[in-house]
Amino acid sequence: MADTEERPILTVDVVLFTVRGGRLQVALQRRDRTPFKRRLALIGGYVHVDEDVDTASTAKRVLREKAGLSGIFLEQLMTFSGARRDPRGWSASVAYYALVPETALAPVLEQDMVITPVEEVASLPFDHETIVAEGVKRLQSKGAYSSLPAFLLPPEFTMPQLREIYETVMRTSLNDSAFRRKIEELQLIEPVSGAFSKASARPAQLYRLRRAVLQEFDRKL
Amino acid sequence: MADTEERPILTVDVVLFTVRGGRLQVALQRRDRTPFKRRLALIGGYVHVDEDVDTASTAKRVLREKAGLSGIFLEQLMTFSGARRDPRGWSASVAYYALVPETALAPVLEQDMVITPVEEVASLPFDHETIVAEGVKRLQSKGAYSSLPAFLLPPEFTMPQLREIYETVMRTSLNDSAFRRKIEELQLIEPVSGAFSKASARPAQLYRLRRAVLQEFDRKL
DNA sequence: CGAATAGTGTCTGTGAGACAGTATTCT
DNA sequence: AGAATACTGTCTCACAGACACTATTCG
Repeated sequence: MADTEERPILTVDVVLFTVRGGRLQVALQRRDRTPFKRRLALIGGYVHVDEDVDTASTAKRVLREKAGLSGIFLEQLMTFSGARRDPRGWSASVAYYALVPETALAPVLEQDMVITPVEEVASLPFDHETIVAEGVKRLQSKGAYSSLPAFLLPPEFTMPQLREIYETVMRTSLNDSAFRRKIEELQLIEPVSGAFSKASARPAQLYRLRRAVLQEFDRKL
Repeated sequence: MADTEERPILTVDVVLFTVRGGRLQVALQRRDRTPFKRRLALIGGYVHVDEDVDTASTAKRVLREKAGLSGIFLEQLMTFSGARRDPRGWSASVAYYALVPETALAPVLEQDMVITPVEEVASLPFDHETIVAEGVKRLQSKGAYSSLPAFLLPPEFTMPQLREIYETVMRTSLNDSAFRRKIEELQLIEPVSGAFSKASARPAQLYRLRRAVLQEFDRKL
């Protein structure tokens, strides 16, 4: 092969999800460099071979440096690649998705970051719209069979809040008593003894996840 | 950044699955080049930016050139990356998995290719054992909720064959009448009129997939 | 007290597993 | 006829949805 054939560009992009006002939303950021400078796009960046041990590290670094976030749920989505997706040349982007509770996102919201409902995401550069769409698909299909949606909530939450976040992610309404029954049987959460939320008419028991990692189950919620 | 920092290496590796003798097996190939020359490893290769439009094309090309296979089921698994996984330097490998019926694999089996039961895969170079393990995990979890296992069968197959392939992939035994009922309700397959397999005591109706693409469902088989 | 939301108890229908029983072919 | 495998019918149990009912707080 000719020496003129360069290696492809390798980047990482993160679809950062949150739920606000009962709607699933994505964080977008104005690009600070060319190409597509000043356009809204996914949070992302180049892999730095000298400081990132793998692409997950790149994703964490980018979330920290560009969004001021750390310690949030992060998982690989898939890789998007091609000769045409980036004007700079043949490129591959390893996409990740991250979940953050609105309460944790609000303090770090800077002027260059925008939170948009997933249905309203439009005119993103590269193939970022495809990446968002795939992220939403993954979130929905995995959400029904795992504790994934719980990572969109603060560490302590009520049953109705948990049900609502599942409803938002899965785009359905869930039967309340059946939901409680299933959550109970799965032993996903534990009550925080003596802690109640007074956000609504009747105080609600606060719960927390029993395990901080993603739990998958074989029944649908 | 110093000019000495090169771009990462980008490769594609394919976990090629088949079922033979009631066991899930993986195709491995002796490497024809350094590093790990002559060692058994996954079928893979560099992304060729001048001829591959994306990494899926790379996977198809590699399957064609190195295994003589085309037109088989292929799907992206995930990307494995890191500074240490390849002695040549920081690298990322976009892994795919492919499914091929034993009948289609047999004719192209060359001397440098080996079919090994997944439980016996050992001492592979790079992180190829991890990749195989992830492929198996994906096959199992996706197999229970989709027509995926059917792509391990030839185009025409009997009900018992279909059940057996699901049992092999899912590592369980399935209730025969319940399986037929569910398959019937899902309208996944259609009988080939007048075609029967005479491989067993009583001839069995031959079926084919109604759609050539992967179907996902929300019930477990 | 009534509104609002949290939480519980019970009925019913659906669907899956179990398994008996029938069908078809071969030796 | 009997073995072997394909295929069907039916019973029962578990689970999920529906929904009525109770509990707790606030205005």
